[in-house]
Amino acid sequence: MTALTAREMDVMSVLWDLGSATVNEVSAQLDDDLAYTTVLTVLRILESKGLVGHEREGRAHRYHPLLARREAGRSVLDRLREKVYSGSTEMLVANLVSDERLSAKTIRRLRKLLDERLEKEERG
Amino acid sequence: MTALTAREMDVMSVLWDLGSATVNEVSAQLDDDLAYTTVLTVLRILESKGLVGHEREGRAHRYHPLLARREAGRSVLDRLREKVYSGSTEMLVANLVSDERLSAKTIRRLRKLLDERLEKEERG
DNA sequence: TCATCGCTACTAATGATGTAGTAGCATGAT
DNA sequence: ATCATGCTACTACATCATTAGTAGCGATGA
Repeated sequence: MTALTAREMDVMSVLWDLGSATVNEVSAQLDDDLAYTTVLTVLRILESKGLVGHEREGRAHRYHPLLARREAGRSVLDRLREKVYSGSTEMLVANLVSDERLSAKTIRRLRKLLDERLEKEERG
Repeated sequence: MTALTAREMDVMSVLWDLGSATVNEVSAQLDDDLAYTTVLTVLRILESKGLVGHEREGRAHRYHPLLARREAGRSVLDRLREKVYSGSTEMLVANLVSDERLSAKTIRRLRKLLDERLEKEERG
């Protein structure tokens, strides 16, 4: 179970984007202006959950994600599909593409993605 | 802001599926075996957030969702795309379709969805 | 009418989350 | 070697989430 809270997700997001980061680097990237110790506390909680790790770097600690984007995304999507869309991937995607202000270009790329997946399906 | 907690989402899920429900009906649908009062409390919280409403039905109360699936899904997807997929819908969909055990049929339907959306885009 | 039973209203406790302060250690500069 | 400064460790506290108990009201059946 990988249920991230809102703030935890904010922090993970920074780590995913940067690859790894010190407390100050995370702080700088966050939208809200939190105290250093606050960010540190969140990182500690994430570490206690086994979702990030850290190693010394000079006098600071450098944190890095142990949970991949994929995994995090998957767990949220699974739950979303199950609870909100009654288990239907189609309803989910329908909602995604109909609500969004997606450019034609993006839609074409999404379609290409599906085509590739379809080929793989037919071969394998 | 429509941030549903895990349990709140469980309950909303039942309401979406049933259309409306009494406390006992919700209880019966939930996977976990919670006390009647626990379910009632969650419904109250949801009501205080303006996400469900209720009317009398005999001696019981019948609750119904005021927040639509669409809205709820949208808010989760927005946040997911933003925080986990760095704002990329493509990465999100890629993750969605690659991880899932989707049938060829489903993939074709999803593609059709995109085609329709594309037509709408071109027409205006 | 009176008792019973189901349902709600109120109350509560516990644990997690979110935010931050203070003290103290280590490192780099002088 | 000493001092300043930056980081962490420890502590704290308010709020929210989650779960549930008890009391009381109202309807229904005897």
